[in-house]
Amino acid sequence: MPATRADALRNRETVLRAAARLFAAEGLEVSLERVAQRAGVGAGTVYRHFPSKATLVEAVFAQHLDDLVAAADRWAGRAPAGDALFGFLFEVIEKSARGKLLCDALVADRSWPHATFAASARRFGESLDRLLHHAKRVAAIDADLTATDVNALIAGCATLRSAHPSPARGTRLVWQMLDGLRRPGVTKGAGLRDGGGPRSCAECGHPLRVNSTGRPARYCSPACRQRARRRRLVS
Amino acid sequence: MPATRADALRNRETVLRAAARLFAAEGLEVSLERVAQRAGVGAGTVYRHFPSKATLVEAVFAQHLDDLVAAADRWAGRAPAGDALFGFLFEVIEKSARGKLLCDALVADRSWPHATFAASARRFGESLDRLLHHAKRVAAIDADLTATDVNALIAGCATLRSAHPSPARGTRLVWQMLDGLRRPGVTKGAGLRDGGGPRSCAECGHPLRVNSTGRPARYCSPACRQRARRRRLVS
Amino acid sequence: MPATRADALRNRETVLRAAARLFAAEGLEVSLERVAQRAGVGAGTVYRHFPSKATLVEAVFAQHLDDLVAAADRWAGRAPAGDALFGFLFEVIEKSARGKLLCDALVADRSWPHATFAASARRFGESLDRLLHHAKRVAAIDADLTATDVNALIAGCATLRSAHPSPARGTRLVWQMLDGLRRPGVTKGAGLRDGGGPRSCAECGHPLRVNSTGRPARYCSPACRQRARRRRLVS
Amino acid sequence: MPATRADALRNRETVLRAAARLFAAEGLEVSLERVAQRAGVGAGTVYRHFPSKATLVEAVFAQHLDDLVAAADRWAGRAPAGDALFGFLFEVIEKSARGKLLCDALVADRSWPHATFAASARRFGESLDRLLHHAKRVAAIDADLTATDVNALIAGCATLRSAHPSPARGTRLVWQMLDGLRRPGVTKGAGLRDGGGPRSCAECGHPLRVNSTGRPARYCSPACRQRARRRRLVS
DNA sequence: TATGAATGAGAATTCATTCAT
DNA sequence: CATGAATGAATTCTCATTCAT
Repeated sequence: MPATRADALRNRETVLRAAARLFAAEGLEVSLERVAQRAGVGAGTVYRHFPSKATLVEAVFAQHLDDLVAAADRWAGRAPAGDALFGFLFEVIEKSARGKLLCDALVADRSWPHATFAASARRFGESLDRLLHHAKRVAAIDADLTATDVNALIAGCATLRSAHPSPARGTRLVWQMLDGLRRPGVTKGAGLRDGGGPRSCAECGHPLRVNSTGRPARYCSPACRQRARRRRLVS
Repeated sequence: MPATRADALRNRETVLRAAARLFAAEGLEVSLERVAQRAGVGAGTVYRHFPSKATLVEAVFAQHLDDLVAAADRWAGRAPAGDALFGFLFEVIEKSARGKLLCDALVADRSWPHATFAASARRFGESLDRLLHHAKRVAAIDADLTATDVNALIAGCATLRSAHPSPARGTRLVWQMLDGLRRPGVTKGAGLRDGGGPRSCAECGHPLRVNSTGRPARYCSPACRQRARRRRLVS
Repeated sequence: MPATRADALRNRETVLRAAARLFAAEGLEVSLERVAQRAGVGAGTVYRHFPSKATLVEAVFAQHLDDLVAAADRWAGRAPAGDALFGFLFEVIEKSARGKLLCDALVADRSWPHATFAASARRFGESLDRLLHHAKRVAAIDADLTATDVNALIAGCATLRSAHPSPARGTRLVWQMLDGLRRPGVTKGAGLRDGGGPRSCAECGHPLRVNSTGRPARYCSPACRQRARRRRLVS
Repeated sequence: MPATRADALRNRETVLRAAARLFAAEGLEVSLERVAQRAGVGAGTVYRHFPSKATLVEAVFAQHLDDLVAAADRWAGRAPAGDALFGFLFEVIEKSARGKLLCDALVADRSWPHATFAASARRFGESLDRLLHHAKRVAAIDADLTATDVNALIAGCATLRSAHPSPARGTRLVWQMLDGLRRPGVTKGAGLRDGGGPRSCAECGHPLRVNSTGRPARYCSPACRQRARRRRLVS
């Protein structure tokens, strides 16, 4: 088991990566022949690792969810809890928007009977629940917002993001949408937009790093500052 | 030839309807054989009217856009202008969410070179622009919201709507998202939610019919009233 | 329905014949591509008429059984009843031995759930039962011989027949085997072998036509007479 | 090299046994991967011992023939010679019927060019010839029955045996068939069935052990006695 | 003109065989 | 030497498109 496994595992990873890229770029209907070609292996090798196309799709979805779980854990410790949740949501959306088919991974919970995927989906659900729980404790969001809601929201925002021809503008709209979730009197009022100075980029809405000294930043990056300037000149 | 043309037109319509239903229900990959069967005609007849599958898909998309244009014209006259826009958006989203593939019609502007579709897409864009223009005049939405933005928004909201297992809850979330578009101090404050009594269903957010007499309605339907009551009892 | 059907039916027959020949000659594992080539049609055409390979195999089996039913009906009227049965068995065996896979058609009764085959198998069973019934009435065979027994016997004799490198010798052995079925005191004793002159070919065992006048024939054909002569010369 | 050879030989045997079982149970089309799995070795090991699938099939066939040769030698000494032949035939048929593909081993003489198989086939032919020779000397069978005939007979009877849904009934029919081979006036009359008490089971036809004392047995086993009783009660 | 049969390129999948570890 | 991963040709089946009736 230890000897050849290194090789095989490397191959498995290669195939998985190739499949993820092709699925994201061209949809689930790409032929496995092309996946194999892109991965630089024979068709049989793909089937050795993934006994059917459904298995491969499942593995790609599971991999995506696992990435998201890792992201959730990274955000989990941050404070305030509301910002942790929204930062996580934003990252999920950006990652899922790359290939809109990956949203299906979030939505299709029940219909996937396979073990690998189910485990990943469960883990993702738990991570999300934890973030939601904390956000509710600080009243950053409505108490009745469920993980199911958030899954649908992510799918919707990812679609919006990828449907918009301008990535920056799409991102901006996504933030505006997500703002609709915040508890009116609490986070939204005091938080990212209105009072106390903006804590999110005025151009793309991305959360800003808070500097304790100096003048608070208005934009998350020079790129956004430039874009805003162009916009002002045009109008 | 006028005699046969009536026949042929009827056939064309039949095929188009069958295709629209099947595409919405099962996706664009249904075979033309099944479309023909569902329409009750032979495969050859489908090809007589739509020389390729792409043409048929295009026609279905165009038809969908034309329906939306009709809806836009229906809402165009309503006042206030903000409500007209949001009512229209809601209708579009609901219609597009039935078969999520129809969102593609809104998004795929550039890649469809065919004349029929392009014309429908242009008409849809014009109708949307008109509604946006009026809404901006009464400051219901930000001045920098473009038709492109709205197209992406519709796609996103339709996805959210169809991704949520509960239609009512999905609709609710969509309204919450759309609210994020309203100009803070203006429509949102005075309009659908806070002061002056609700003009949208307190449960699902759907716009309410305004009755000039009697006590203003809180819910759009008995179903929503019941749902709200259940929610109160639970909490 | 009447117009194109002639063509399609002809094609169906062509495919069926080609499949029957190839299956008999090379076994069930011939590819459908080759069947199509042999029939002179495209692969898709085979699938239009027989939606899966199993269906095609079934159709070939059913066709074989139907041929056998026709043979049974031809023999049914003959007298004496014992000769009718044995003549039929001989014909079945000869026909089934051409491609030994066709024996499976007789044996696989229960495992084939498809309607076409089941109907043919039932018809074959009924024809066989009728012949058995009459043969038992004249005590040509044991009363406890069932149709199931006979099916297995046919399969066995057909295998024997096709396994023997010499067709004539194989046929001879088959007759010897079948003779084992005859009721000792009745048909066998008085009939084909010992007393009263042979009623079956002394070389290959095939039943002889009975001529009411002239010297009774010893061989069924000049070929057999010649073979017997050669055998005498050798020994 | 003697050290490793023991290992290798054991592996060869393991693979051969696994292949024999799988071929008998599921046919020659089982994949070599499954053979390897069943044998508990890697696919490469199978190929080390049997350079191609045909070689493996040949080895299984040869092994089967060698088993039969051993059986023939066991029967060879028995008297009377006729019973030795028929006892041997019965054993061969039972063994070959377990997996009907093994009959092919008997029939496919000419088409197998490989040395191993050819040697086994020759040995089998010689053993069979010896039994036939002795049986002819006591006039138990016709003088013109050849080894080729017997090969075909075995194949036929094995097919009959395995084609019959009831093993007992199939065995019975096989004995009835084999009886057709006996020289009328000699063995059959005096031998297994009619005079002097039966020397074969009255139910299944299996040869009975001859006890020099006590009442001669009518059935080969309690199972057959019970079956016969049931049959009597029914009729 | 409508029909539905025919076509054949391509997709998923299997498996005998080879080869790197 | 054993292992089991890699290979790729072959097989079953589908479907967009064409064409005879």
